[in-house]
Order: sequence, then structure tokens, then C-alpha cells
Amino acid sequence: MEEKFRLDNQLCFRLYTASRLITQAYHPLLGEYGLTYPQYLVLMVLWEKDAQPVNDIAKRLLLETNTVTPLLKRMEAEGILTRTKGEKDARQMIVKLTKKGRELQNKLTDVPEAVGSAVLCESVTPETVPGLFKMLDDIINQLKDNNKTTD
Amino acid sequence: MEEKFRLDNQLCFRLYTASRLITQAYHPLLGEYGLTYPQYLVLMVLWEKDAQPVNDIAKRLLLETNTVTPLLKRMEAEGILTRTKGEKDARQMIVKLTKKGRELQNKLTDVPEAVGSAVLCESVTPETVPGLFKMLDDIINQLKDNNKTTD
DNA sequence: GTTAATTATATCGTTCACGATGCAAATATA
DNA sequence: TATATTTGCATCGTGAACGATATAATTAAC
Repeated sequence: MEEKFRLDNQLCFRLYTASRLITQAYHPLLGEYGLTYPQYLVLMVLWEKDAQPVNDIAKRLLLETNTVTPLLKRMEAEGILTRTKGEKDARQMIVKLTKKGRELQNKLTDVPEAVGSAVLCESVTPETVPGLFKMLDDIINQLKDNNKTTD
Repeated sequence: MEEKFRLDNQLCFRLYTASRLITQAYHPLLGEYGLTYPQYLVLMVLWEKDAQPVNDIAKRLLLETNTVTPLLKRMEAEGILTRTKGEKDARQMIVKLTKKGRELQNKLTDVPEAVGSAVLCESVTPETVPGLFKMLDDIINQLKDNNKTTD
């Protein structure tokens, strides 16, 4: 009874579990360099474009600044990046990679490939991934707007 | 440069974000009854089959007991469930719904529908959802085994 | 039937997420 | 140019996740 409450019918539980398990797959690879998965995400944002204010990083990751700020402080303590007050706008904190932060890109060069191949399976192949990306992107865009206007 | 590190090419970031955003969509609906999303998951497990040991609940959710135990204690404190020592095996803690816990199912009856329709979009429809489920299930099964054997 | 290994749960410490709130700098308005 | 509003970031508290470790009960090995 109550088919709609069955765990096996829940999209969210699948996303939640798949997300956790992939993050776990990253763990041994990143842990070697003292990184967590969210920290790895910050690195990817800064490798794409260095010297960004906290807000831009948070927006890119669809996170709140109160999540990102402590994360950045820990990374600063590790010597991966610096946080300096913006010059034209003193409210901003400009986040910049250190040499160590930039060099991590070379050290982690095998990570995307390793995790990518760990995920490949019967229904998830180079041919089907674009379709999966499209569905996840649609869900994300749908909820991104929705969660703001609804509550 | 370094296309492989681009955030837009990452499956994990999409899963992580989609998971977070759907959980956020649940938040106002569950918050009305003082529930979090992981607590809602526990309820679904127990609605399916009441009176389970901690371990069975954890296994069903693919979580560790050190995550589930504090979660259950909070729910016990809320009067949603009880935790009693197993009779045949004194190591087990049998988790049982209270009247309040069972009644929550009626109160939350509109939640699955509400979240379901919030997620529907161009590429995610009743026709495409089974395919999405299949891909996520395959990923989960792949990693479930992998994460155990690899590290 | 002791001792050793295993199992079920709990405790601890660290790192997210995130709502709520605070504060200072910048911008808009009067 | 005062005052009000908005913006960017930080702080605080709570609830997960999860690795590491501990403890007690059960089972296996001898």
C-alpha cells in the first residue's frame, strides 16, 4: 500500500544516493592531497577563472555564501588560495589560487578519467551521457527558479 | 584549456546539485512537520516495514549506522519512533514507529505529488523517468560494489 | 568452555549545507 | 548630502555524512 511513498519510486532518493556514492568514489583520489569534494569543486571554478569574489564562486556552484566562506577559509589555511579584500569594492573578498592551488591541477590530472570510468555501466555510456546531462540540467534549472519564487 | 576539469562536463556536480535542489524543494513541505529529508527517508523505510533493526534501515538507505543512529535518536526525541533492545539479539536496536510516526503518513500524503510535479520539465516526463531511474540505479549499483572493493 | 573473531550499535571529530542573523560598504532615494 | 535600502560577506546553530574508534553481545575456533 501507499505506492507513492515507496523508496523505489523516488527520484530524489536516487539522486541523493548517486551523489553520495560518486562523492565517495572521489574521496580516496582527492584525500591523497587533503581535499574534499566541495573543495575540488571550488578548485575547478578557480582553474576556469582565477581571482573571483566569494559571491561568484557561490553562484557558480549554486551554493550560499555561508557554505562557501568557511570552505574557502579552510582552503586558505591549507595554502591553496588567498582571500584579499577587493580594491574597487571593499565588501568583496577576492579569492585567488596560490602556486600550490594551481599545481594541484597537474597532480589531479587523472581524477576525472578515473571517476568517469568508475561510473560507466550498461545504461551510462558516452552515447547516453548527453541525454542524462540534459535531464539533470533541466531538473536543476527548473528547481533553481522554483525554489526562489515558491518560498 | 583542461576541458576535463570544466564544471559543465561533470556528472557528479550535476547529481550533487540536483540532489541538493530537490531536497530544498522538500524542505518547506516537510518542515511543516519538523522533519528533514533524511528523516523522511527513514519514515518511508519504516512505513514499508515497521520494527526494523538499525542495520536494516541503514542498509536500505545505503548509509552507515554512524549516520543513522543520531538521526534516529533525534526522531525518538521528537516522539516519532521508539528504539528498544532486540529480544533475541541484545546487540540490535529495534526501531518502531509510534502512533505519531504512523500518522505522519496521512499528513504527508500530498508531498510525493507536489515534489513530483515540481520536477517535471521538458526532458523529464512520465515517459522518460523510467529511463532516468534505470541510469541512476545502474550508477548506484556500480558504485555500491566498487566503493567497497576498491578502498 | 575459553579464547578469538565477528557483528550491531554508539561515540567522536571534521566538513559540509543551510536558515537566521549581523555588519559594514555601496547604492538609491529623498 | 543625509537617510534608507541593498549588497557582500561573516557568524552562529542545527542536522546530516562519514572516517576512525570504542564497546558489548554473539558466534566461531580451538
